[in-house]
Amino acid sequence: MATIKDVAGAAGVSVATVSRVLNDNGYVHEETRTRVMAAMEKLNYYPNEVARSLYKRESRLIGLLLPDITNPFFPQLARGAEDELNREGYRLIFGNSDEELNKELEYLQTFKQNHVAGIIAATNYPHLEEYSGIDQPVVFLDRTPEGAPSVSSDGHTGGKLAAEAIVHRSKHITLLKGPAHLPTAQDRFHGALEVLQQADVDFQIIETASFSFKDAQALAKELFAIYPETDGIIASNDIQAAAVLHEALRRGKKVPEDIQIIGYDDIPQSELLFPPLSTIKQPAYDMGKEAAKLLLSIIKKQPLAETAIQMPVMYIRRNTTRKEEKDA
Amino acid sequence: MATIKDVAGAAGVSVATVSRVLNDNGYVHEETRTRVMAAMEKLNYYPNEVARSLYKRESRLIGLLLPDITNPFFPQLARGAEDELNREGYRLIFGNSDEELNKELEYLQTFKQNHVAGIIAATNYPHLEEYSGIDQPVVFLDRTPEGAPSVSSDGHTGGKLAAEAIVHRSKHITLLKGPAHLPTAQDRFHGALEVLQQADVDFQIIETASFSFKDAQALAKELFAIYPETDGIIASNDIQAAAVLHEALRRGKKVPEDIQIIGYDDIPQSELLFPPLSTIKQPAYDMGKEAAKLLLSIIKKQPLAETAIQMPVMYIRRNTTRKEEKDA
DNA sequence: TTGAAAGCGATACCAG
DNA sequence: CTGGTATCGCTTTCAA
Repeated sequence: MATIKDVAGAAGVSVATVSRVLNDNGYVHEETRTRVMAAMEKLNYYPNEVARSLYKRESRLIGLLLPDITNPFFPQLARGAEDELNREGYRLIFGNSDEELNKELEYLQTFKQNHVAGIIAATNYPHLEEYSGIDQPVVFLDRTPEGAPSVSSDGHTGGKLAAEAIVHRSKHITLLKGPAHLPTAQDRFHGALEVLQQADVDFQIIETASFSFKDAQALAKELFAIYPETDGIIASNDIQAAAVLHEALRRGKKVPEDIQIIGYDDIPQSELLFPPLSTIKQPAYDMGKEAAKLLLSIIKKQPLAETAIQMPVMYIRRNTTRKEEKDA
Repeated sequence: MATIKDVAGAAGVSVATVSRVLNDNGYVHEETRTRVMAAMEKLNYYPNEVARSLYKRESRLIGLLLPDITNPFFPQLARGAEDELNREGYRLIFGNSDEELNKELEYLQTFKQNHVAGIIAATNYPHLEEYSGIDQPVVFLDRTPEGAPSVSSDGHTGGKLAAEAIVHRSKHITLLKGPAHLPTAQDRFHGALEVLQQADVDFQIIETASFSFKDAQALAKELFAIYPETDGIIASNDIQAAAVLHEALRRGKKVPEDIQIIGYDDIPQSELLFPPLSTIKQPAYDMGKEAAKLLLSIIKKQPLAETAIQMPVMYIRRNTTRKEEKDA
């Protein structure tokens, strides 16, 4: 692998000059420039990023920490971030935490040791001192610790929208309360709860331990066993909604005639369920993108208008909810 | 950020000694070791990976190139690779190519410039000279160029299994031929074709341009319009199968009574369709894992038993295929 | 058992 | 406009 020295030798100039043409700064005579370029071409030279990063004490890498890329909500966040970051020549060091503290800490450590230019983290532990005592800028995704730069979506409104979507046409509503340790899930929950409490409906709450399909399946069976009269279900994410939908159909219920179901997230697969799932859309791709933009401006030390970005959510009516009649 | 020099200073030794305790090699007196360790502790020191990589001309990073993490098949590959690699302390630089040559080349370039220890690539262009003229070891995933280390699954057998799963109980089979430029899709196709040709059934082939849900939706509509008598469909992946299933149900067909459908891949969402999708499982997570293992042994220059690993596929019977009667 | 010093491959300052 | 050189933080001889 050719180094800057080789190029310098081949072009009959000093490494300083090569560096100048490489970075296009400082003066360099047109003729020597072409000579250097020719040498680079001939030697098939490309600069060693590692050496560069060492000198600059900063790499062109960004750390991206996600709970689990296997959960369909996250790939979109990742793509949004990646696409935006690439435009500025940054690349991703990527890691899944599985929401385990020690994995998260290990990745943070990796990010620091590799002197990433910045970090985007979807974490349950934004208040870790490991985050505050960090040299690199951090943008939190899907979590909004006071004062820190973050991108999230409006879970409270989302929860309300979900409840409103079915509250007028269901009599016995079941509200699935997502994992207690996830603030985002709790925002949705409280939003929905607010609407249900103000409406004149019978409703019950079921606690759910996780977002996984396995757990959701068990939960769905339990749900119908305990509350057979349920005719409206507000799930805390789409996977859960799919499991419930599944179980409802298996029991011969008609959806949305007998029972309405609304999910949350709008993962790509929701459209592909049958019937297509009505849900609350979080703009995942755009959230990733915004997080990247925000991080980029912090890296470039640009003045920021807002540092806690909240993205809007949207009710996507598909076929697991009935068309709402004009409100009385 | 403390450097090795600071530690050396604090411990009253040379950087060489610190380096020795850091890497646990060479002789170092027990007492000085503890002194050094104490200093590291006190200064909250951690080694700079960038400097290390520069000297060693190799980082602890592995390049992972995937077509699109947004496609549910790939996150599992990624996780399999990540989990295995982490066990040895390697991390991932991750990139999506979107099957675009120039994006792929850019990522390859990034991998080289960052002196990754190795590369795992799910690519359509394994024969690029950029791959052969590369210093780092490369393992191809989901593609098997002659002679190069690779991990894939047995698409031909998979295709046969798919066809066999429905051939005896459907009379008018539609075989969806996946994207022509994807060898894996073509393997499946030919496997299935072989079975159909040998069986006494009426069948037709439909070309499909992509694996995307959008395209698959259009294709599904077309399919039923052109071949309304179809009672068995072999899709070239699960997304496609889902779209077809969707359309079948929309048209009031009963699945699997009126029409059998079989997918390919066994993405996590397949189980969550209604009815749950019968499909051919590719062990994606394990494929990622095997690719990582293979790469690791190449990096460590261990002798390899086999360099082109082929993983088995499996028929997963769920509810879009009918139980097969004992063959006559 | 330890330290001094020469790299690793770039960047940037200072002279000329 | 160009070159020499210190520097980034670490690893690894080579001597002592």
